Amino acid sequence: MKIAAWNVNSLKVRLPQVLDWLAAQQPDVLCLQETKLTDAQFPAEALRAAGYHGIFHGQPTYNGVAILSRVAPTAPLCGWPDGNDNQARLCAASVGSLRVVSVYVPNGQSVASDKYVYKLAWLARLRAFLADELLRHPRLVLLGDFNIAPTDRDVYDPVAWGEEVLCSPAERAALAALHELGFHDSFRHLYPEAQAWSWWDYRAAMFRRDLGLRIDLILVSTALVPAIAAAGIDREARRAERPSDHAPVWLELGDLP
DNA sequence: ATGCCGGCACGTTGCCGA
Repeated sequence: MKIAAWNVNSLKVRLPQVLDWLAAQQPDVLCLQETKLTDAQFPAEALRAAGYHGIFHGQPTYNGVAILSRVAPTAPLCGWPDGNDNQARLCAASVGSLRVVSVYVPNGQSVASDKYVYKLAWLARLRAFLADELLRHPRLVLLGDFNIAPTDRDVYDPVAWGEEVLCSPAERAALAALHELGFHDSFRHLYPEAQAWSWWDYRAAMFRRDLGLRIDLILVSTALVPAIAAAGIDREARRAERPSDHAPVWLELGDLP
């Protein structure tokens, strides 16, 4: 079972790359962030032709999340369950015995901005949602663009970044609160010491210089930890012509009893 | 120096991203 997440920074622009990646990597599930498409614009037919069902939740211009799956997903959730959903950043679905939650956590802009306050409130809301979701779905995968570098090890220059947005103590505490629910960072589980990035700024030749952050994560619930078999980040996708600024992150799960 | 790059929108510049 291979499950992946990719912030594509416009699915309209990146659809050919997504189709190529699906064909080459054959994931069972691919969660997309920043589709920047309305539901009416979502390329469901092209993805279906490639062998994938889709759950999608979008809006004009900004945000937008989706779950692509080889087997038909069930029990879809598009946006927060209470329906109060101004920004399309959350969707979920069941795939086989797994519950998959795809998130595009707000960026926060800077620690002094209203957007940062919104980000922390959004993360608190996510925690409450997940606490409830876990009651019904103990085998839960939570993945996507978290817009948080979990530790200094996930930052190319921790001194320069300091306590700026993506690295601030309050954001990391919000992520730690998810770990307290029983979520585990699958990449870190396999590679406690590794330094690897999932995002490189388009500017200042950051990819060429390999200066980035690891902010795209695949967290698994405690029940799934024994199934963690392999994980990685596909840097090759970031090398493409006209790439997203994020690389796909992926996780291979073995069979569970 | 707060821009660099890139996507988007009733576009020719401003906004947002991270």
